[in-house]
Amino acid sequence: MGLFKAATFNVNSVRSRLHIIIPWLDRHRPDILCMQETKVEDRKFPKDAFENLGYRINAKGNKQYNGVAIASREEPEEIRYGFDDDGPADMDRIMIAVFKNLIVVNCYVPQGRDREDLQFDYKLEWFGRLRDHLEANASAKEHVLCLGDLNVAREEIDVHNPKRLKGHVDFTPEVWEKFDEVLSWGLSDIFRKHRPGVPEQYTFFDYRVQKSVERKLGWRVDHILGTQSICERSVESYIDLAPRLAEKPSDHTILVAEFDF
DNA sequence: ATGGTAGTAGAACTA
Repeated sequence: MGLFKAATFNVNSVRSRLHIIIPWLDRHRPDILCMQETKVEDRKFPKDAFENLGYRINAKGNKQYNGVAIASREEPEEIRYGFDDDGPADMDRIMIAVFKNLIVVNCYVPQGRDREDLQFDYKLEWFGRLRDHLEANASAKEHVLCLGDLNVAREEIDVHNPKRLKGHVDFTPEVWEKFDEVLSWGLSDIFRKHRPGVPEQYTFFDYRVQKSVERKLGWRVDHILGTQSICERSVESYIDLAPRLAEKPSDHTILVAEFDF
């Protein structure tokens, strides 16, 4: 199979980000690009721009919020949107793409708003549902990538000011506990395998903070997690800050992992 | 300090 490159990007509207996404794809040629917060109805998804570069698009979204999509060079054998438990399906937050030798789980985890908000409880439940969904749709013995905007920074080095930010919905023990339950299904953080202990490696920078990238005022909340068999085959993982430094950026940037199968 | 910005909207909500 050779070198395989996977990327994840919370685009914050795919239509408003084409000027960044399309040139990036053309230059980096990942095998898959998982997107979150596409903020577009399926019939209005700008598929042509991707197809012109030789990518297939599978996507589910709606007008204003959420939305997930996978651009891939190979057409997946199967696509499954949403959960199939008793809760809300959240088809615009989670999708699974089954490839020949790989299962890709693209997630946009609920942010949670505030620890006092019902949305925060929903977020905590969501991690449990994700774990059940992994269990039902994959085996930890397979090549599985679970990636996306997971809305959790797991370690102190994953946020710029851990003392002040502790208690934020993306950086708080209740979330860490639930996130760890997902990891314990059989996933590990592929980025950290390649950058152990390295601080100031962020994938999200708030629009409201001036010069946030230059001042390193970010968060590492986007992740590429993998099962043991695929982690063993990962050869590199990095955060590309260029998309966040471009004109009209998303507030997130692109995380990449490379594998040698 | 309780802002600050951006997207989708075409007012307020989400992040």
